[in-house]
Amino acid sequence: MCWDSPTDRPTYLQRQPLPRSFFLRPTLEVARDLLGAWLCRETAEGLTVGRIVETEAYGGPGDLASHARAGRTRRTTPMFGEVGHAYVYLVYGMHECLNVVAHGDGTEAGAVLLRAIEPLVGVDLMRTRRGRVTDPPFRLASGPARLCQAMAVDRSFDAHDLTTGNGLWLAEPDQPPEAGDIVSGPRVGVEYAGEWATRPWRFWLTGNPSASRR
DNA sequence: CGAATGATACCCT
DNA sequence: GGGTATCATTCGG
Repeated sequence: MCWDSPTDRPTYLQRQPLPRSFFLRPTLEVARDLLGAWLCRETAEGLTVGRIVETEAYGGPGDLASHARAGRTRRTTPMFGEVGHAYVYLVYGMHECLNVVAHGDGTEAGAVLLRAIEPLVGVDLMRTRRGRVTDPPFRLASGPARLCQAMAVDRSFDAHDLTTGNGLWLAEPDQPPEAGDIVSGPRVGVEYAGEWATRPWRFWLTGNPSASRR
């Protein structure tokens, strides 16, 4: 399914945002269960929606690959805050990355990095935002920084509540992926973290062209 | 393969 | 307070 007409918008507005309780679970479970869910963004320019196909779980201060390893700082405050909110940061001086705060009751911090979505709605708007008018859809939001650019997510969404359906939110999949289609492996770009870098805390839908390579 | 580009964390005075 | 190594990436050569 793929819609691009504004008249299809009510289809999406009927869909309930994922509730707070979805994110109040172990970070690894949330990272896995976010596969197939829809990331929705509404601006004056129009609606863009993508199906999540790749995620990574990041834990609290004990996880040496996590920004939370330094404890609660100005930057990582959202990771220690209420689950279901966004954690958006700047990396390499020019790229934004979007996380969803998620961890079990009583745990200190944790978040799920959204690494790739498969565009469903607003493909041309994503192309415009990316400045790559000829890109095939599967490439438009494959990679955490491309995803943010295609969905017009920047640091102004840091700590944004993703459960309200306002501007930027997550919605249930129309059909959850089958367990056999979910694969896990080491997280990307965290080699500095030693043994923590080898843990299979990255999840993706096998064979999905929007899921990043490696 | 390496440049781009700036916030952050951490060490030092 | 100030200097600086590092970085959950992307793109073009």
